[in-house]
Parts: sequence; C-alpha cells; structure tokens
Amino acid sequence: MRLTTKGRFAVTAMLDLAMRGGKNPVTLAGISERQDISLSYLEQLFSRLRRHELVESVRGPGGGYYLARPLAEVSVADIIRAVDEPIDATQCGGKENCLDEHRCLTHDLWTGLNAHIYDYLDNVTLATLVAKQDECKDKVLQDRRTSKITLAA
Amino acid sequence: MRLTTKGRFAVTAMLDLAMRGGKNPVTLAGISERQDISLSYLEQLFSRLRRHELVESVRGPGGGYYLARPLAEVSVADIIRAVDEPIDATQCGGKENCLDEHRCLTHDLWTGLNAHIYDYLDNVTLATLVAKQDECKDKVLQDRRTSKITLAA
DNA sequence: GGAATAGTTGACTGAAACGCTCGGGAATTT
DNA sequence: AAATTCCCGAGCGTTTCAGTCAACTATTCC
Repeated sequence: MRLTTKGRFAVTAMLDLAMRGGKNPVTLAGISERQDISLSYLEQLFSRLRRHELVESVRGPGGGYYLARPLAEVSVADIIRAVDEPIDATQCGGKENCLDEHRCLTHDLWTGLNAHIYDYLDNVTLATLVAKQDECKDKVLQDRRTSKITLAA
Repeated sequence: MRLTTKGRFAVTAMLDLAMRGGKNPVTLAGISERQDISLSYLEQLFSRLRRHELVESVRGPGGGYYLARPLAEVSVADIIRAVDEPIDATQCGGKENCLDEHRCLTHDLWTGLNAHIYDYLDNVTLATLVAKQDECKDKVLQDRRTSKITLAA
C-alpha cells in the first residue's frame, strides 16, 4: 500500500462524481474545474478507474462518467488500489521462502500493517464520505448564518 | 501522511534495534547486514530518528544506537513521522479559509482519513511488534520441528 | 454529412522523491 | 596512534508524480 497525493486526487474526484452523479454523467472537465485538478491528469486517473471497473464512460456530447457501482460499494481502498498499484515492500518478493527470522520480520510486519490499513479503508465508502460531506456543508451554512465570520478585507 | 518503503525500512530497522537492544548499543553495520539495508541509507534514516529523539547514539568502538524510550512508547506512527515528513494534500495549505464546499471537500476528507490511519498506527508500538515477532519465530521453529519442509535442493 | 462534444490513448517532460554511494569528518576506545 | 563508530553533506541514477500535448474514436445535434 502506498499513500500519495495521487490516491487523494482520485478519491476527491470520485467523491465529486458521487455527489453530482444522478441520472446524468459527469464530465472530467467539470471535475477538473471544481476540484482544481488538471484535466489530462484526471484522464489518466480515470483510465485506470475504468479498467478497474469503478466507473463507466459515455462518449459524445452529454457524455461523461458514471459510477459503476452503488455508493456504498466503492471503498476508498478500491480507489487507491486502482490508481496506485501496490509495490511489495518485502524483500523476498512475496515468496514464502522466508523461514529466516530476519526475513520473516520484514515480511510479516508489513503484510500485517497493510492488512489493517486496508481493513480500515475498505470500510470507508463513498457513501460514508458523502454523508460526512453533507454534515460539513451544513456546518458551513450554519456558521454563515450565525455570522462568526470572516473575510475581513 | 505518506506511506513508502522508506518508512518501512525505518520501522524494520527500529524493530531490529528493539529486538537486539539490551544493555549494549546496536551498530548500524549490524542492522545493515541483518536487514539488508544500505549502511549509508541507514545513517540518513537514523539521523532523522535521532533528531526526533527516538534513538540515542554512542560513538566510538562498542558504540551504536539505543532506543531513547521504552518499547511501548515508540509507535509506528512516530517512526514514520520522523523519516517521512508529511506533505499537506489540502490545496489551501492547511489554512482555515475553505468555506467553499469544494475546498472543504478535499480538506475534511483527508484530514479525517489521515487522523484515522494515524490513530491506528499510533497504537501499534514496537512492543506490539516484538510480541508478534516472537510468535512468528515460535511458529517457524514449530514448523521446522514438524518437518513440513523444505529446501529440497 | 459535418461540426461539436467528450472520452481514449500514447508519448513526452520537468521536478521531486527515493534509494543509494562516496568522501570526509568528529568522538571515543584500546 | 589506530581502530571503530557515528555524523554529515554532496552527488547520482532511477522512478514516480503531476502534468502537457497531440492525435484519435464514438456519439449527438444540426
């Protein structure tokens, strides 16, 4: 498991898709503008997302991307797995020939940690995030209402 | 939070230190040999670990490194924080001026995920890992005893 | 049919990070 | 003095990141 801004971009984009995605497909151009991510970079990311069957595409005018599955069935881990293909940090390349205690050390340690991180990220779905996002939006609106704020200049 | 092989190397090295560290300091040369990590690279990693006060050094013959704290007080997150200094994935650079829903989206999402991952890794200490490692060693020995094995050539 | 839209693909690029080497230190022990 | 070990900085080849550019195909609308 790797964790870089690449994965973050992908999740952000997917979340944008999740929040706009009703009947109509969402264009990359729109996501690019709203989330301030380069269009061409998005194309690369979505190319991988499509190959991993997380999204479906519609070409031509009025086209764009759909989520290929219900919100609750797309986890953050899925997305990260799709764009950040994993490297094996074990020295023996995932083979089972590490009877030596030192090898076993590196090996077991990271497969274990990986498993736990995935375990967590597997249980955070787009549905979860959308729900949180709505909370956040409400909070912002509320803050505005109580006029705690802002933009002094 | 970033998660790369760099952090893994550091944790592996610290675990080696944890398992050998009694009264005597442990040399980087030893860790290098046992864990098959470049000595110079280890020096760089330990330079950061020392600056973050996770280890203490003793120079001269018979010198090496000690853990600066008890096993149970060094978490995997500490180690990763020490060697992999974090990048902020938020576009506004951690500022609080993201009232806009789009900014809030990226922002809240990743700070939340980060927090959870750290939360997990903060609770995995060297003590935890050493315990697991001992289990593993026992299992290997047991496998050898029951002669399931191995090394056919 | 032709134009416009929008995805699809591939090649390429500058900058950064990774993983590592090398060389020269400075402290400490024998 | 010599050996050992940590300490530090400069540099280097490779990979990945993040992004650009250009050419393409499929679809819709006129």
